[in-house]
Amino acid sequence: MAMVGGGWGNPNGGTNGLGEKGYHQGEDGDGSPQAGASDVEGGEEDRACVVDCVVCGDKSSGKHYGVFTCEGCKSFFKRSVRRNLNYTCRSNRECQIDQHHRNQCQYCRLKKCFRVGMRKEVQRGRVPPSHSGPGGTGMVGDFFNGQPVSELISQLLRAEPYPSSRYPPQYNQQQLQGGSNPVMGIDNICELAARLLFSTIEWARNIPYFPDLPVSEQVALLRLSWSELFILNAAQSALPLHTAPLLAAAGFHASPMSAECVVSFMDQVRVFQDQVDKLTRLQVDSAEYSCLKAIALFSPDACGLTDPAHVESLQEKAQVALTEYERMQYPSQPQRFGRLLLRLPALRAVPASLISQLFFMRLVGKTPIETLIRDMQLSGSSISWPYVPGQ
Amino acid sequence: MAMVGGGWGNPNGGTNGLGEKGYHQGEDGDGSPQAGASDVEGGEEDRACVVDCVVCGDKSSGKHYGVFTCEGCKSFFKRSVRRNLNYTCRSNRECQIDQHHRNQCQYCRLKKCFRVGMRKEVQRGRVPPSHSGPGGTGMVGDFFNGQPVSELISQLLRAEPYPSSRYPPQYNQQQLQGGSNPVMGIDNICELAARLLFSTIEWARNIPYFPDLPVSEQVALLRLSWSELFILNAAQSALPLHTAPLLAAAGFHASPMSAECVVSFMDQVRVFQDQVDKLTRLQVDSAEYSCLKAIALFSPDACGLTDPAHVESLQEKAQVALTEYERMQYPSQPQRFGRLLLRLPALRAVPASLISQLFFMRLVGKTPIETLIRDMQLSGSSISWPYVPGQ
DNA sequence: CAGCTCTGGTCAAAGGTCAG
DNA sequence: ACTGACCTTTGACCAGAGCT
Repeated sequence: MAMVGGGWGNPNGGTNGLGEKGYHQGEDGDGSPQAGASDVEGGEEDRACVVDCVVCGDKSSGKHYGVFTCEGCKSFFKRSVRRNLNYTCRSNRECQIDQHHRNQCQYCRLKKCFRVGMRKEVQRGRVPPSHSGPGGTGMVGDFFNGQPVSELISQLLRAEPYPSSRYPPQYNQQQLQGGSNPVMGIDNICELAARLLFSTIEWARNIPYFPDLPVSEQVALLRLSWSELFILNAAQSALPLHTAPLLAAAGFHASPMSAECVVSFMDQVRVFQDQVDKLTRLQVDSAEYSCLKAIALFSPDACGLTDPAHVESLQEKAQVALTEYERMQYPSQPQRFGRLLLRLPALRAVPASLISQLFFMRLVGKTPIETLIRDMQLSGSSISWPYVPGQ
Repeated sequence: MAMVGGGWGNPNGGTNGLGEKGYHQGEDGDGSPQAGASDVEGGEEDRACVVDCVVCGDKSSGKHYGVFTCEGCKSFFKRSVRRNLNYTCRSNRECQIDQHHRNQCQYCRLKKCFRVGMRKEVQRGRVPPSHSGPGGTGMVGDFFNGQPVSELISQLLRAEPYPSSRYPPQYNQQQLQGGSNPVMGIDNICELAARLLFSTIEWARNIPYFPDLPVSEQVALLRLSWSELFILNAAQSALPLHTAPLLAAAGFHASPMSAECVVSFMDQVRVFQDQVDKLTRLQVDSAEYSCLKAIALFSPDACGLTDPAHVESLQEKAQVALTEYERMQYPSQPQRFGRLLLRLPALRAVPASLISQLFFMRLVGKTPIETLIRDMQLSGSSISWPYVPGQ
């Protein structure tokens, strides 16, 4: 446990105060002549000659993402780019951005960030001071206007529901403990699973190309791939899985099985968990999950497709985007792309009926899961709990 | 003008512009900056012997704490050791450390630092250049398995039975005519199929690594993959497939089915044919078929494996060999590798029972196909026709 | 002393947190 | 649920020690 805290478990809690970075910056920086500034800097608070934030005019705290900005614009830009957010302007995309109005319109604020030259090039550590300024074609040799991933991937990521909307964070904590501490009731798990399934459908409705397909095609694709998508989502969002056997046990209560049947059932549960474990161990990142899900969804092998070739071309787009992404992000793991794709046969081999029985039996009872999916797909709004199938 | 200087006490204040980061240390301690810039610009002086950072693969800036590392890993190691920091891994302590992801997990980064031989023993001053560091150098060659990839492929190809040994050439002719000319009797087709299955087993017994596995593992692998291998072989050797419906019809004769059952059966037959068609249309070459078969065979998802990790490493060899091959042979089709791998989920989705019913019902009757396979595997010689299962 | 390698140190700018 | 003040960590670059 220790710190938990956050991304970077801070080892010694409150390092602050810990001398470390001694003062000393001050001692007249020899070198550069015009450094004369430094001696001026006797330590008076008001640094008169500070450059203001080029986005909003607030006091800047130094260069961030290539230009002088304030802490606010820095954080705003970071969040927007990192989560691939896209905003809309309620006005005519000409909102003035200044210190007092910067929060009125996210669209125009982000637009201005880009216009003044903010770039998300990941630049850890100190940056060479010689950098060319703002508007100045920084173009640190990168190709993209804004983002380092392909357009398709960023669209896929944007369709991804924000994790916390899936289920409350404390569930994640539990998972980390790995305990056999079944604080979460079975109903909760089932509801979680339902939410996960729903967010899967929602995701599909929001990714490129899918909504443009005829509904019959959409249904055909989801019918084949929903369970694969569910497993991918379960792994991605760390669905508390130690509870799966629990569920199974609960299932047994509801409808007694022969001993033989129980054994085979538990075997299948293990298969499911194995798949999730393997994905976890691969440390698949969000972009990769998105591509894998798109690849699984756009399967030209689905039954009843009227135009499999088109679906295949969509699958190929996702596949190519992933190839590209791997080359950029994991250049030292040339085998990673293959590893990822080779998870898919195994996913398809997990019977959908198992998933359905494990997580959705209590929810839908005897209603075929396909009906549930179609309902979700058509309704477009969250299902109510408990679920009553539409006529 | 003004610029900077102030608030953030930038020692070399406004050097920007001319300072121009000298690449690499030293040159021109203070002297004329622009001179430095110019010679840097020459840039040619790159020592051929530059070694990459053995921790993360980034460019190294020389030896640090005993091994070649980049500035980042050097600083990270220094801080960690100096302040005696303890990190924790939020995953399973197997995080990949590369240039892009080295900041993802401090625990695993530090672990790798130690593993490659970084030591905090201070090493002042210059060290004789010829001297090789402790534990370190070389040997860190990550996943570049010793043998050249093409070697694996050529071994796989060598294991491939000579096509004509499968079945007489005139059968191929037929297939090419595409006619509805059923010169080939059902018994012939079944015999062909049996021969194909046998050659599949034979192939497995001859490829690298497989024979070295314990027999129980061999059985487990073949039990999962035999039908996938069969389909791949059927496509590769152009088994006359227009006759499959014929066979199905024959099957109906033997044991009458309900109309509903017939429909679903024919559906599955179509699935099988679709798969073969798709492979045919991809124009997979022999090397690719070999790799695909090896990948399908070495599936770490097989049930009952005692050492899935080892099987996975074998699968990975095949996968990497195929990647390599594609890059060399089909450089203009960067999407081809993904296309090929994405045939595998569909193959796994074709029920083995279908293949068994289609092609082997007449051969083995009620004997489980697994028994047939094990017999083939153990006997090592062609089965007799008609087949009588060994007790 | 020149020239080299490796060490420790510096600090702008990246990252993260969490009341408000 | 976003914002941004405040904090920690990173890593490119520098000065300097010690060897040849």
